[in-house]
Amino acid sequence: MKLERQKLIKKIITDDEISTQEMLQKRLKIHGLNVTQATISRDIKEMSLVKTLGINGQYKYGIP
Amino acid sequence: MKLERQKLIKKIITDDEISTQEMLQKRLKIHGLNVTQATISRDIKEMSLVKTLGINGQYKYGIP
DNA sequence: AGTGAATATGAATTCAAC
DNA sequence: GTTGAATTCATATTCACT
Repeated sequence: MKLERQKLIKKIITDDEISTQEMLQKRLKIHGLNVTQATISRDIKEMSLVKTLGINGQYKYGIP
Repeated sequence: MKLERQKLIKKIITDDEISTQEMLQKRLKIHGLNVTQATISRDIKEMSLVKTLGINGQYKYGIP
């Protein structure tokens, strides 16, 4: 279900430094959610997430 | 000069809906600044700009 | 330090299917 | 309306040069 997945995505990117959609995909898989990068891209757009800079100067997904 | 360019970038993305670095590159060129996409990518990172969603639901660069 | 050219990587979209 | 596979497109990085 989409809503569940998006909630999980929000939690994952809050807890950890996720720098790519591929990383996010792997994390979701651990939680039993098998989706493709395309779906994650759509989720990110729908949730208005952004790729920002972490403290370390690396890119990471975040909530604006 | 880098600072000048970055100032102009900030102005451009504030005034208009810029959705890609290529668009930004063209705009800079109009102002006489000839730089490559690589440089713009570095500027964006350095300035911590983000790709967000505009009102229309399209992606656009913005200041966080 | 700053940049360009080229490349590798990442991400958005298309198209079809359900 | 939602998704995956494949593709196109956009962007981050590498390497060389200055």
